[in-house]
Amino acid sequence: METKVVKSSARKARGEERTLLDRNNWIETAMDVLATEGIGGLRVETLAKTCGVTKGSFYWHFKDRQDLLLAVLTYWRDGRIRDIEKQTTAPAGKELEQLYHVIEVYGSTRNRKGVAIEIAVRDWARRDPEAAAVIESVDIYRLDCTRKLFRACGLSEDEARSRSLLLYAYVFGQSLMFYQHFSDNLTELKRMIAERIVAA
Amino acid sequence: METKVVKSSARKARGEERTLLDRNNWIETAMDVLATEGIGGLRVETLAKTCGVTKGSFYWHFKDRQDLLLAVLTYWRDGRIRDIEKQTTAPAGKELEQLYHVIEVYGSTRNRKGVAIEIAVRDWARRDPEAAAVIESVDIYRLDCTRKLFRACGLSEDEARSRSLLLYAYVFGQSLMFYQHFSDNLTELKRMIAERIVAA
DNA sequence: AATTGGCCATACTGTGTAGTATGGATGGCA
DNA sequence: TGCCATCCATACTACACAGTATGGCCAATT
Repeated sequence: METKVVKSSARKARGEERTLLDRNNWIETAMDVLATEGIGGLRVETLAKTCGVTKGSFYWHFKDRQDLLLAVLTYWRDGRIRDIEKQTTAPAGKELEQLYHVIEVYGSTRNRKGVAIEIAVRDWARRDPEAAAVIESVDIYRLDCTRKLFRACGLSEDEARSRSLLLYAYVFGQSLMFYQHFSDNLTELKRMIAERIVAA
Repeated sequence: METKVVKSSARKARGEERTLLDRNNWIETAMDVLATEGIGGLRVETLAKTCGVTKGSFYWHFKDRQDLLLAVLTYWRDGRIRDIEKQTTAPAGKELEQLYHVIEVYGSTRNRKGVAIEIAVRDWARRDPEAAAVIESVDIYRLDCTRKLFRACGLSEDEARSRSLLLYAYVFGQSLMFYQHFSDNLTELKRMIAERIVAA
């Protein structure tokens, strides 16, 4: 999976290296742009500039802009599935702590990029049925994983489902709001909320 | 607040009426576009076409595009403040029902436009500090209104604050997710969630 | 009837962007 | 060494859009 490195005569004179790109390189750069600029900022030429090449390269790897967007979408989906799998697997008896962990992961500031992408992707899906379908599959998977955790904690099927939906709706909605000055002790606030969501 | 009606010779021939627009007409049309297309779809020329005029009219009423956007923002804020005021005022003893009502209003499908605008405005605010400031003022106001309701229900200050944040984060996050096929009885699910948020 | 001010149309410039066509550079391989 | 496939640059077209300049239409006023 290593990227080939090559030198053109012009760049060689300046001592620069020119990395040959594949679809994956493009997609990963696109993910960064998606996080900071949203789907609207994902432009072919600007992305090429970010990659250090021109769009001649882009149209070699992708049929058109839509081709990139769909690739970004499935890349995102695959990464999410893997991450959800990881975040919602708990040894027997540790399911409760795992649920707290899930809330904490999304609420934390160290996951800003991931949260930004979540929002960007959903904004995108409001006007693209293909994106909506992908997101639905991810959300259903997500909800089902935490549902199982709640079940393992002893909750009924309906309770587990409702808590699961509440959990994710909260973490996403919380990242959507501007409440920095609502309380001088937000940490304690969030702790109470998490408890309300997972505790019996 | 009535809009003047005028006839040009060309339109008169076709029997069409030409309504003279003011800033408010532009802003209200812009709100519709914002709900369906998001901030990115709010273009001067397309908006003018929707209004049935050309952009010559637009630049009479607005300095530039940013002028419109800020006007849309304050229009939205004022409307929100009025609506929040209305939705969170309850006669003594009815505070609990009022809280259920707030959740139901945002979760319902009949409020799709309002919810769409909420999301669009927040997507906008991620890249515009002015928008972020306005939204923060609205959110703080919102959170404080429901906080008072929770207080009236007998909750402690911290509890009231955490429930308040949980409530709004849930309703916004819920509108962000795609969970239509997570359960065959979503109504019951939402009822349980609402209970979890407001009940003691 | 003539003038004025409010509202809008038309025509223009400049920029950013998607997509295409084509050729050039590079490295592997016969 | 020469050829070929891969990967990218350059140069173009076409279009959407922001913003400006200017003139025209209409209503009200005098």
